[in-house]
Amino acid sequence: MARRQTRGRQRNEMREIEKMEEKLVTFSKRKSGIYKKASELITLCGSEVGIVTFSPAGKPYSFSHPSIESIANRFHNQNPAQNEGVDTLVESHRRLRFGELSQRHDELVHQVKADKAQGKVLKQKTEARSGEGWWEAPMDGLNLEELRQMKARMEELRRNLKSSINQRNQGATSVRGETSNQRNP
Amino acid sequence: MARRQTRGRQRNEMREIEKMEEKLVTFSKRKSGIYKKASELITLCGSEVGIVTFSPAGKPYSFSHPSIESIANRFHNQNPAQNEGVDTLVESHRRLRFGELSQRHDELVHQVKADKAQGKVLKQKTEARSGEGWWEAPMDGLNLEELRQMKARMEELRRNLKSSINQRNQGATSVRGETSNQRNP
DNA sequence: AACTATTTATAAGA
DNA sequence: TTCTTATAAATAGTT
Repeated sequence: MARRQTRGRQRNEMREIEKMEEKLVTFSKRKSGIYKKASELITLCGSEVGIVTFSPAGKPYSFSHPSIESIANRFHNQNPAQNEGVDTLVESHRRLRFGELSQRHDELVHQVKADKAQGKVLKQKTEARSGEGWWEAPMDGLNLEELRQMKARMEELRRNLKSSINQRNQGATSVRGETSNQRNP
Repeated sequence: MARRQTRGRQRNEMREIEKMEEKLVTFSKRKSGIYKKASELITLCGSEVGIVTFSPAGKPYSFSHPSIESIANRFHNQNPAQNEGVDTLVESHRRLRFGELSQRHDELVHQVKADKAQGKVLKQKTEARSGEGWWEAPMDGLNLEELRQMKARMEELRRNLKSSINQRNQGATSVRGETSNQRNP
């Protein structure tokens, strides 16, 4: 038992990583971390969060809680005086299609999660699809409430199945094809 | 020494917080955390990140690495086939005023950071200004590279001046004046 | 992708 | 809101 398995987490000088490979690994890990944090913020606070990010390789990823409208409605009932402001925000959200896009992506994420949970692992399909353009991905079922509940359940599961969640998150949040092998023969 | 000052961080059932007050506190703390993570991702990986979020009270906050457009352009050159998707993202960014908002906000953030770094601490001014409407704040200099380097330096500083960073981040990242005084002549 | 020694984030408390 | 502190959680370097 004399030999430690790892040196543990090392302190890191906060500056740009040099090797592209390391960069991608770190990006992937940390992106997952941020998505998770965002999920938790959504669950705990009932707030809306949208994230867009580009990997060091230039690949786009996004995450967002669907439907800013639900919270807006709730808000309306409580603070009628501020309807104008909220409406503006909601409308912009719609116009932007940021909502559309990220929502679609989010659906994909959750779909993958669900499938993984069932041991179906349709990850490969997802990967193949991303080669053609990730926004082409289909929107599958699952409405807002179902998603939220699913998310909660996932979080609980996580406590018991420590390792499996990481895998799930990874497969789910990164739209795949992130390798620098942009060219695939 | 019998009496602990706090019970330390408690494990938390991942579900919506009931009391609005607690919700807001948690939202504020965790939003800061996410922004910090995003900053680190940007610094470490050189990637672009944009975040939009609405507090439980319906107030919008945003964070973004300056100019999603620059990376979008780079992206265009490499993957012309995906222009449509990227354009959509960029366009949404703009229309939703996410761009306007967050960019200007980001400028403020960095300005505050810069000033703090010089020991000038114009935080008070900033606060005063924010009372009138933070969007009135001037855009100061500092180009992209300078900002990035500054950020790295800040991270280092942080090790020594543990407490001051939080203050800085807080003051900077929360758009301030989060009261509902949305109207400002 | 899994594993842990550590560093970090944070829930409570003040 | 800000600071502190005990703990829960994220993650860098390995395997």
